[in-house]
Parts: sequence; C-alpha cells; structure tokens
Amino acid sequence: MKRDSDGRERRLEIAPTISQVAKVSGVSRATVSRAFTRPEMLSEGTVRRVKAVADKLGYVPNQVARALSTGRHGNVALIVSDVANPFFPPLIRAAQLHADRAGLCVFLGNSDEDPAREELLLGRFIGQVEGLVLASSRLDEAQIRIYAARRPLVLINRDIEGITRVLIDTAPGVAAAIAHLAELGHRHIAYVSGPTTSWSNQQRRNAVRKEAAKRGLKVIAIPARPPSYDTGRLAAVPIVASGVTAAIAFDDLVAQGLLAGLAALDVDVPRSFSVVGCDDVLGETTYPQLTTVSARCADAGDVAVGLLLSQMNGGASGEIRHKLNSHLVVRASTGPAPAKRKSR
Amino acid sequence: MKRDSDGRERRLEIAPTISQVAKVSGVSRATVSRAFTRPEMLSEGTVRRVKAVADKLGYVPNQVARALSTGRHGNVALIVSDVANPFFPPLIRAAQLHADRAGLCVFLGNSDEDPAREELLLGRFIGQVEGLVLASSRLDEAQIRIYAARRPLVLINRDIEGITRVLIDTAPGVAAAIAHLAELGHRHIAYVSGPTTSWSNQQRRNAVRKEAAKRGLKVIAIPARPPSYDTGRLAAVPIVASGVTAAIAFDDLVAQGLLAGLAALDVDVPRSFSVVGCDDVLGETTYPQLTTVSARCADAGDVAVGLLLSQMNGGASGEIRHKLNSHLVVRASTGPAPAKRKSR
DNA sequence: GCTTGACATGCAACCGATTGCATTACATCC
DNA sequence: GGATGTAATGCAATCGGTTGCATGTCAAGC
Repeated sequence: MKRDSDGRERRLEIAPTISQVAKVSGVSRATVSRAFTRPEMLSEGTVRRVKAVADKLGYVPNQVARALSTGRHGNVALIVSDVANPFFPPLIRAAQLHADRAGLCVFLGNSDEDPAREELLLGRFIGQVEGLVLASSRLDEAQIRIYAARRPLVLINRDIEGITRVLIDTAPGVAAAIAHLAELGHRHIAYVSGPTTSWSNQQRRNAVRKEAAKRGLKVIAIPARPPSYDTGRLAAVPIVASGVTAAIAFDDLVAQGLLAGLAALDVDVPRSFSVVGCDDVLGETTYPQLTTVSARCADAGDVAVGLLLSQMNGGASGEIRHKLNSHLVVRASTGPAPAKRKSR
Repeated sequence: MKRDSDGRERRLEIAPTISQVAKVSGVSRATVSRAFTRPEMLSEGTVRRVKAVADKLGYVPNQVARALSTGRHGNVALIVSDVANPFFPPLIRAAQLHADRAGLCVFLGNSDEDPAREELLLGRFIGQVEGLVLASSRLDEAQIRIYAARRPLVLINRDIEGITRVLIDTAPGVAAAIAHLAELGHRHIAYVSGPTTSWSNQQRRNAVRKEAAKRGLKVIAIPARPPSYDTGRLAAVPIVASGVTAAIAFDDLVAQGLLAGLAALDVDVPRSFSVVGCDDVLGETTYPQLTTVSARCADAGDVAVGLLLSQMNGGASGEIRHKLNSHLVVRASTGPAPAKRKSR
C-alpha cells in the first residue's frame, strides 16, 4: 500500500498509530490500547504517561481498525423517504440527538420514495452500521425481513409483525377530525390520499372511512401523489368539482397546497370550505392557520432510536409495537358547513 | 473475541467471510478479493465461479475490513447547524444525491448552532470519513483549519481563505431587494438580523447597509436570534414601533414569522408594510406569498459535494471560492410605501 | 527444443487496533 | 522462607480484507 500517494493520509501529517505511541512511551501496543479502552487495568502512572505521549503526538484511536477487531463502530443508519418533506426534519433531528447522546454517529439516507434506491442505500449501509431505522419504508416486507435478520432494525410508520416498530397512530386524531367536521355540519367530505404503499396513508384512509360511516358522512377519495404542496394544490379543482364541503388531507403539505389551490379558485377557507391537515409539522405557519392532526413526529425519531439502542444492547427481543397517539388541533381552517353548498 | 456473544453478529447467521468463499470455490482469498475489486486481472471463468459461490453463500465484502486495508471507505460527513431549518433539507437532499451517485455514504451531523456540539461531532466523524462538508459552521477559524489539514473539507457559507468554500452570494439579491423597496417609495427600513457568527448574516447586513446608503435609505437593525419563526414573530413589535415601512429579514423563516407577527398586530401586508425574505425556501407557501431573495440552496449542497469529491481524488488543491449568485423574486409581500407612515 | 513473455493465481505481509492467555514482580500469609 | 495470590504488563493471534511479489502454465517466436 502506498499511503502517501493514495487518498487516505496524503494530508500534511499522517496520523500516528498505536505502535508509535507504544514505542515513544516505552510500553507495548496492548498497553496503549488499554490506556484508552480499559484504563482501570493499568497503573495510574502508566495511563497518565501513555496519554501524555498520545496527546503530544496527536494520536487518536483509529475507529476503523477498532471496528474491525471489536465488531462495533458505533454507527447507525436512518433512512427516510424524503428529507425535504417537513415531516422528516424534526424526526431526523430528534433521532440524531438521541443517537448523539449515546455516542453514535448516524448515516442518513434519502430514498426519494423509490424502493430500488432505498435498497441500494441499505446495501451500502448494512456493512458498516450496528443498527438501522427505516422511516416510512417503501420496501416490500420480505426485503425488510432480510435486513432485520442481519441487524437490529426499527421501523417507523410501517407495521410488520415481529419487527420492532414505532407507529404514529393518527386514527384517534383523524376520528376526532371527522367528528369535528360532522359537528360543524359537513355531510360530504373528501380524503386527499397519499402514497398507496404508505402505511400512514392506509391507516388514515381507513380511519376516515370508518368514522365517516359511523356518522353517516359520505366520503370520496382524491389522490395527491406524490404528496406535496403542488399535488395538493392541483387537487383543489377536482375537490371543488366534487361538491364536498370539507377535505382532510394525507399530510400538512398537501393540505397547505390545497389551501393555495382553493384560494386560487376563490374558495374562501374556512367560510365556504374546511381543510384539515395531518402531522402538525407546519405549526401555525399556514394561512389560514391549519386545523390538523398532531402527530408528535419528533417523538417517533427519539423513540425509534431508543428502541434500536436497547435492541443493539441485546435487550428486549420480544415483539415491540410502540404506538404514539395523536389528537386534533383546531385552528382556523375549519368552520361550519356552508348552507348553500350542503350536498344530499 | 467472542463473536457470538457480543454485539456484532449475534443475529441469526454470521456473515460469510472471504475465506469461506475461497475455500468453497477452491481458490485463494486473494483471488476472491480480486474477483470483486479487479476482475479484469482474473480469467472470466474464475470470476464467474467465485461470484456464483459468493452469491450462494450471501457473501458481501466487509466494508470495515476493506477500509482498514485500503484507507478508503467511501464515507463523507455533512454537518449542518439545524436540520429543521427549511434552508437545509434541500441542501442536504442535493448533497446526498450527489454523494450517492459517487457511491458514497453520508453521515449527517446536526450542531444545533452550538460550536461545542459541532466539534464533538467533528471529532466523532473525522476518523471514519474521507471528507467533510460544513454548512454554516459556527466553529472558529483555527478549529476549522485543523480539521481541514487532516481531511479534505469544504465549507458552505463560511469564508475562510485557503479552504475550499461555496458561498451563496446573496448580496446582489439583497441589493435588488433594497432597490425594489426604494422604487416602491420606502425610505426607512429594518434589517431583521440573524446569528452574529453567521457569515450569511454578515454578508446580508453589509449588503443592506451598502445599498441603502447608496440610495439614501435609513436602515435600522432588529435582531431575531436564533433565527426562527418565533423570533421573527416577536420582532414584529419593535419593528412596527420603530416606524419603518418595510423589513428585510435574515431568512425566509424569520420573514414568515414576521408576517404572522404583523398580522397579529393588524398590520396589513403589503398595503401598509412590506416584507422581504431570504433564501426562497418557502416558495409560495406563505401568506401573502413572500417576496424573497432566491438563493439556490440546493445547488450549494450539490456543488459542495462535487468540490469535495475532486479534492478527495487529489484534484484541484488551489484556492477555490465558488460563488452562487442570487436574484430577487417579487411575490406578494411587498408593495408601495404607505403615504401616511412615510418617515422623515 | 528452448527461451521469452503474458496471463492467471497464490503466498504472505500488512492495515491498526483488541484481547485471551501468559509472564513477571511483588506483597501476603502461614 | 516458600507457597500463594494479585496487580501490571507483554506476547501473539485475530478481525476481514488488499496487494506487491513470486510462481506456475502455456503459447508464440527463433
């Protein structure tokens, strides 16, 4: 190997190794190693001496070498379907924070909603991480099981039996939203649906249907795929055409787009149309402020990493299905159903 | 080492190694290695045979071991000051994408605007990456230089001589914004400032001052720290009290908060007050739609990784200071200065 | 028929740590 | 004073690959 001409250490000084520290401080490499990893095995004096030399030389243990011999490198991976979707940044941040506190480094992967891409990333990560968190995975179940067999793995918003998962249970919040709309007199509403393969979407759609049926509301589904501001905006036209008086959107982003689309059609929200979002990631930043199902997505990241950690440490291998509940936050995008438009 | 009882491979099957593949296919380990890394050195038949065996056994080269012997592991790190700030997700996504295409894995770090935390992360990453991108670093120059000496490093929105950097040059856009406001008749404006240590903030503040001076506008500075929706909202009070007729905010988030704060004070935008944002990351999602300085932040991530790559491959070690320019996007949050409030 | 060289493969050292198992030195106890 | 125990340290194998160099084979060239 030609260390000087290849990529690794061609910067100024090449990093000192354990051997150099050993030679300079007159002890064996084993001792140097122990000075860092198990100082209680060594005499106080030796530890101090070795560390002093290490300091002077600027020695830092090589993580890669350490990983090879111990099989632990303190890395985990987090794969999300779209970094740019406002649902994820808080989740990423919380996951990151938790991992940090545990001294772990986190690889971030962005699948862009593409299963093939997700698998590619997984393949690259799997060899160099001790655990994985897959948020809103679009992979099929069999694939996920294969990876889960190789490494501790935690899913977010994906419900696969036998694999540790944290689910943001938006059903109660969605049900509350339907109830809220029903009380306001809406009889005919739309569900603006997200990705077919998304567990969250299925869950929300089902919750809408079930609660609506219970209350005798009619509901139609209008797609916004992929879920985004733009597809939400475009959905305004068919929604208005359908004659419904309220819509509940797959997520806040879609709801925000819908708000814009409605404004463009001169439909006044909430006077003549009501909109409910989901996730509560936009806070009060929309206009009008969005009534939405609050989903504590940051907690999901935090909890997922927590579960991953305990799994990595050999704990709790039993079936874990952690549910995070939700509730409705009423703001300004919902109001009484307009008398004239009431359908049926 | 007790592989079975520690963390590494306690999952079902322990991963097959190069030796096992070698034994089964009746060749040496070197040959197996070459079948994967330099197949052109081997006969076609051998490659096929080895790969078939590897496939059957489910062998995948161990990245860590490979990294130890070659000194390359294909990892890079990206550290940002706040994942949840909408400025970063597009940048992260673009950086990610570029790295992906180059077959690299990316570690993501979130410093939360805290230099100490940033340094901690850096320390954890440095040993296991081939290169670093620091976006909006809050570290002091000396520290950065130390890390830059150890690994290829690219800065985003930080201007340190001798270190490769990509700068989003918002000066032209900001100047255009001032000109725009001046033309609309505003004579007295506020700059809602961001983090003192931020290069972007300094640059924007200076651009505002310079251009305002040139056009004879009076400008005051009102802080919003840390920059966020909330601090922006809170800044509305002092801003209104100061008697200015327009404000240009450090970033879009602050501008959006300001918009909300103004609405709460019953100040009509743009009729009686004009607001300009910076970064153009909120697109048209604010109400009223934000006039802002468009900064192509995604490109910054893309370009930074590109430069990092070429640096990692030994190329172009000269001084690189890549500027990304900006322009003003006029939407609906700016309008003519109100006659009655005109100051001076 | 023997040299020559190209091609395919194997040998073994090496990357930089960790760690089970000696070994050594010294204090303790009978 | 010798057996015994304990604390501190060293030896050497190992993790799973990569790679410079040596070796072997076979066909072409003279």
